[in-house]
Amino acid sequence: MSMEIGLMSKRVSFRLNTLQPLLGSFVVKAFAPFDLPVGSFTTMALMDANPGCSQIELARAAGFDKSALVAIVDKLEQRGLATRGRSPVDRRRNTLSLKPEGKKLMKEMFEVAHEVERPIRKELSPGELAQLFELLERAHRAMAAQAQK
Amino acid sequence: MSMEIGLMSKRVSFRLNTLQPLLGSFVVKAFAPFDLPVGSFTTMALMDANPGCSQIELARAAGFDKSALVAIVDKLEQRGLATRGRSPVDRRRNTLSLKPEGKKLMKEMFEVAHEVERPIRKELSPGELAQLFELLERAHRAMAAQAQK
DNA sequence: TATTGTTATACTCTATAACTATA
DNA sequence: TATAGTTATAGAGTATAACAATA
Repeated sequence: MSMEIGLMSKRVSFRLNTLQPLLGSFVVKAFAPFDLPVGSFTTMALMDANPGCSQIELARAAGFDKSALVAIVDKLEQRGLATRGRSPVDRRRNTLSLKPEGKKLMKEMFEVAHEVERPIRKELSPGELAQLFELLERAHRAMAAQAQK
Repeated sequence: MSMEIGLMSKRVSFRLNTLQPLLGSFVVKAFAPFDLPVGSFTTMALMDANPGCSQIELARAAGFDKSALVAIVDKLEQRGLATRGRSPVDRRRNTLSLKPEGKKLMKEMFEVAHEVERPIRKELSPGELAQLFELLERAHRAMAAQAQK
């Protein structure tokens, strides 16, 4: 039986709920050889883009809880990929930064993630993909603004 | 600190990983008064669009495991919203269908879901929203085809 | 031998609350 | 009194494997 999706075709969350776990399962498999906790790649990429940021800032940007970030940063430190310093101006805050080894590994993981998304890149033109990023980003900003109310 | 997302701006799964849980948390809260298992709305909508389909077909279309569907259909039957019949041509298969009460409730839930996504509709024009649906659907098809290899 | 629905179970993820140290 | 980081734990969600009925 060929299935129809009916009313769900007009619900953003339906598409997200089906595509996200599907894509996520591919990513998890592809990242398995790196032997790092889920979220490590995102964490490293955000550290790289925001050197010196705090854990709570990074957790918010990545969309997971501050408590979930602890084990990730622990592991990255153990593996010599990142460092956790203390902010001199506010000694409660850690200052996160990515070591050169971390940057190198992060870039390797980026290539792997890129490869996982290849079927999407084959289906969508560069312009369409850029459009998808833009629309998702604006949708996210709109919902995030709602969350703060 | 205003956070940058760096390389993640070029990763589809990053946007999905942040937007999906955010939107999902709003949906779960909004659906709480209905007191139905998560996935019930999707299940009812797919039953409505595919009367007589089997559980395994519905589970695949919805993106969750066949075992997860059992409790959902149990609850929908108990509440008098849906029926589980036996296929006369293949007695292993259940034939699912939505009762009028289920259709009515599903439409109510649709309105609630619609309301949850209002900030997105405010941010994106109808044309942009249609574009987003189309791009997500094509991305999903591309990844689903990959999964079967 | 394979598939559908079912059950039980294990596992992961996330959420929450409590604690410390700092502000 | 509030915030950043940490820890422990409970709850939810998901995945897996095994089983009965049927093909």
